[in-house]
Amino acid sequence: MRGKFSCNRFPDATRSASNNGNTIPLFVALFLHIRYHPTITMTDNKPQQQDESQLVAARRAKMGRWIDDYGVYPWGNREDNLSSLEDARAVFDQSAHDAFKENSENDARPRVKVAGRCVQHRAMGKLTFLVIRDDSGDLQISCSKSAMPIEQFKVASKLDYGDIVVAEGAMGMTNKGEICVWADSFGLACKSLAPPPEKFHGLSDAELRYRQRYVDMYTSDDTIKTFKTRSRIVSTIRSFMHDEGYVEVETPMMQPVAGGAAAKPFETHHNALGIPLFLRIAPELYLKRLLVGGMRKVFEINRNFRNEGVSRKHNPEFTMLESYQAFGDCETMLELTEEMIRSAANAVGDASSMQFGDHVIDYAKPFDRVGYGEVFEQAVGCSMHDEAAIRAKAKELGFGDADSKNHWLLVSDLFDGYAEPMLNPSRPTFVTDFPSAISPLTRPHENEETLSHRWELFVGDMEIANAYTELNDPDLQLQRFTEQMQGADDEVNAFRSLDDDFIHALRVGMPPAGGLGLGIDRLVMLLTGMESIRDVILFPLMRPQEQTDEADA
RNA sequence: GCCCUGUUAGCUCAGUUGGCAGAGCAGCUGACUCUUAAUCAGCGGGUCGCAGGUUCGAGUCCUGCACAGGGCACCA
Repeated sequence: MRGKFSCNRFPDATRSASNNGNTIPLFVALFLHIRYHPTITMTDNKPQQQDESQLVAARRAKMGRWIDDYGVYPWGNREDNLSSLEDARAVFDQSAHDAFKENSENDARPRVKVAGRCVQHRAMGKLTFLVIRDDSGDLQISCSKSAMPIEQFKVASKLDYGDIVVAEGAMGMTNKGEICVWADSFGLACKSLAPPPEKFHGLSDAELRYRQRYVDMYTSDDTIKTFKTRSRIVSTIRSFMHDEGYVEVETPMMQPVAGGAAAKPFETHHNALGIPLFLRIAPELYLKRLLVGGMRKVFEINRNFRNEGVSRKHNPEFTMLESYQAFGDCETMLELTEEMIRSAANAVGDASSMQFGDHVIDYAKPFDRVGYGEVFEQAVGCSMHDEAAIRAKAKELGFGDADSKNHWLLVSDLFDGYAEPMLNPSRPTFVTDFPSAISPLTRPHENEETLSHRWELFVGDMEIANAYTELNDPDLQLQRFTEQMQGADDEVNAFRSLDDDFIHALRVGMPPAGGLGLGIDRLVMLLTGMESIRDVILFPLMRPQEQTDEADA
């Protein structure tokens, strides 16, 4: 099979016939040919092609020459039996290489066929070295003029950065000890017409990296690594949940009532039904209905949408794991969470020491635990139950609404502003026993109704997870929702309406349960050492760029 | 929404007190059979983010706008 792919001008007839039932007629070939020479065909036509960057024009011109002079088809074809660059490197055989060095008649070196994008290119007359890259790594391709057809060598020696190639040959080594493919067959698989970034620094402009992630991915090797790690984390969590007996489900992302959290939703509209819909801010109320229906353990890993600003820790769409276990409680979910994070950390590194910013975080040791009220008192200097002291403190700290705002909302503000930052970022910490007043979906303590069976997990200055013993008393739940709606200001309230059907479901009867929400993006940040959420989301939200050629009416 | 910083060649970046727009990489032409960000010789490449203003003169100073990064606010 060696040397099978190649320099054919166009795909052969059988191949294209199998694709679409047509062979490629001459006029199509001519059409393609014309398109390859915009600078020639449009010389006297000023428009777009003329001001196309010289670099793009140079690439088009080179492609045109290859087509004319060497019969190259610049868009490639199916290739079977390709090795990943990592696998190809692994089959290198030192003894076969040594034997070949001693006597070139004796060539037992393994052969490989590989493909990748050119990221380095060094042509030295009759010898050309280039480095190609795929998602498994880099590999040098060495091309000797004497080892392959002359047209193939000419393409190799004039190759542009960014071109995608297929090469076939023996896995060997250079005199300088670089493991490489000594190609005896070399072909273009896709011409890259866009000028690439600087080959040493790559794309360092953050905006370009996010807007043109496809360039960032092949330019900076950390990018693909990060997203492969993300994939491994998610699949580890998924199989962990499956092993624990949880059933994975998908619930609506478009909801008539956006419930389960207090965030502002995105609004959309269903044309045929003529109804407004909201993108979900949480799947919670649907997942709990499944417990009502009889599922004992469920989870969903998917997107939530919250109409808020962006920051290093926030993207308007983000991925959450939510899970519910019938006959569990918040303690059940705490144990589950700790074990799950530990196994995810171990799947991608050493759980006992994961670097995140300036911190080395140990997920192997039991996580810390501290009561909400306890942290609060340490940070603020008074009990969270002491309303007068809270109001005084809030006033002292310059809160404008210190007199009017609900006591527990003040407590929550003070906690977020002063207590949360006191938590040790390098210690995963469960903050337990949140105030009931700010936990409307949570069961209160039996003997202390101001506290609830709820915890949040903080790591690296971020809230990672949130769990409760679920409130399943329908009358109390209805009361909480009602209070919540009355308490909200007009802006927030505009999006809130009571989910009557959820209350009905609770009346049908939901078993006692523990529930958990875990931010996947933030967990991935922690486990990959990325301090911006945009670096763990493939296509983070960006404002569209202004149109340059604006035709205003 | 607010504050700070940034925006100069395809990319990475310099640009002095306001006085002719610079480098490296990439590109083009040539040399080179063991390179490693190859090297050497030569050549081309600019709406200095956009729009105004001050000035004899603006990449540089001022105002507004756009986008980005960081911070704040929002996010129970």
